[in-house]
Amino acid sequence: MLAIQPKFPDSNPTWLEFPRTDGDASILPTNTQKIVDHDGHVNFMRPVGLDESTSINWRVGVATQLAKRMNLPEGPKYVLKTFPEGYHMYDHNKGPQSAPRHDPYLCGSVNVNRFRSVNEFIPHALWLMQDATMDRHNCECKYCAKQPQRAVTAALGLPGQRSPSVITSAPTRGPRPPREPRPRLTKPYAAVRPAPKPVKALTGPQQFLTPERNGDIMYALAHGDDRASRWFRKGELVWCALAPAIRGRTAEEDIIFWPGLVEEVHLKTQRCHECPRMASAKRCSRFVVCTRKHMMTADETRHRRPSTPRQHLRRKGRTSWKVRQWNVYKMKLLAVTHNYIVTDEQVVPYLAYAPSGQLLHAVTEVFTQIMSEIPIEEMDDNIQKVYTFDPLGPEDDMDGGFILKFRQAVMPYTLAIEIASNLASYWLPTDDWNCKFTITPPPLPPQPNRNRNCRRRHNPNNLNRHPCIRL
DNA sequence: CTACCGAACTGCGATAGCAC
DNA sequence: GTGCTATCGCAGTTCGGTAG
Repeated sequence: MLAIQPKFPDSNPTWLEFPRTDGDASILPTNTQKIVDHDGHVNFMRPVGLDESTSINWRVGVATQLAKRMNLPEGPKYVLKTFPEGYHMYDHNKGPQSAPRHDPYLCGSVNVNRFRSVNEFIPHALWLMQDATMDRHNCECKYCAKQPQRAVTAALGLPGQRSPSVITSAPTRGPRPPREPRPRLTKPYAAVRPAPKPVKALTGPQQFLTPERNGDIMYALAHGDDRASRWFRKGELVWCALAPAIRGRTAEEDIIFWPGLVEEVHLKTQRCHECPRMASAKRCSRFVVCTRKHMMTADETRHRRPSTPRQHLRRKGRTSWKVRQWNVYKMKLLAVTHNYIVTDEQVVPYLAYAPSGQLLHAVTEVFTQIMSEIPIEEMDDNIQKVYTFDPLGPEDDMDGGFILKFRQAVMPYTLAIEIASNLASYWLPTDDWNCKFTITPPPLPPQPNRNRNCRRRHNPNNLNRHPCIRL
């Protein structure tokens, strides 16, 4: 203990001292003189004494949390004796001289420019207290860890609420001037409600579509190749086909689709090779995954030396493989904690499907039955079971196991449909977007008989080949 | 005594400006 | 372009005064 103790309102506090510091007094602010400019404004850093209210708030707030995290015995009132060596607290005064804005800052750290609040400083103080290596990577403060303060506060369980001021020995602000007594209202009284603040308009995306994506779509449309198109966006609400479906009493009561949100989209690419054996036997449109073995010529087969794709291309003059692409969606199934990986064929737009009347009737029936059986006090526990249900989990081996699974599915399915229907009110297929493209007509085959009347057959599939389509 | 009001206080995110 | 700093602004909380 020092011979001269810092002033503190509590009669017998337990002082905490920092065993080390990352402070350096030479970097403290120098604009500490109050200078009033020609507009009557000030802008200076007023040094705050250890016994001022702001300083005491910090010393108590930090020390309390340090004591808790360092497992010090409960009971005593812990207070920082001083800030770390080289640190000092300042009150930034800015604005009109009569009523400047006050921002308290703890300055002096060589690692952090300044701390603006108790919660900002607590993790750094803990690091100074505990980490003898002084390795900054071990510090969890927002500046060293480069995290938002909210994340730090939540991770460390710091007090989120603003604490009221402790007893002040030297208030940073003067006492409030007594208020003017309110004038007595003479009836009748008519109040005018102030106009509500205008609602802030949400800013939408600045770019509807990347040029690359636009180019891909143009190419796919022009070449009639829509297989690689991605039909669903991240975050979009869709129905996922369950494989296998959750069986009900009849086929009409099967739960075939479960609502979900597209969490991730991955483009899968596979090189496919036109199998020479298939091609020679019969012209076949099937392609198989290209392996080195498939790329062997007859000569190579004898000598067992496969050619590289480049050599193969050079020899043949053209590629004998194709690239197949498709999308894989990672779906977040609603109302349950499970994710589900599906391909394009297993996803249906939300507006393209609705559960049948029979299914909804069966679900309602079972739901009502379940709700009547569960005691109210067990409902919270039951909700936990809802989240953990796996729509793709196996049926029970026992007789009628599928009925048991259907029964387990009813509550999460009901919840999922409810969530989906709420989400659907915010659902939008796409932003307004004009799609314009030009199709180069393929060269006409030689006409065997020019005199024959050529009548164009109407093909509804060609409707979307119109050179200007608004999607 | 209680409800209400509004100023003061507090914490922290957002952002402009600057240096590199 | 990126990262840092200084500053601003907003929202939530606290607290003292007043009316009923």
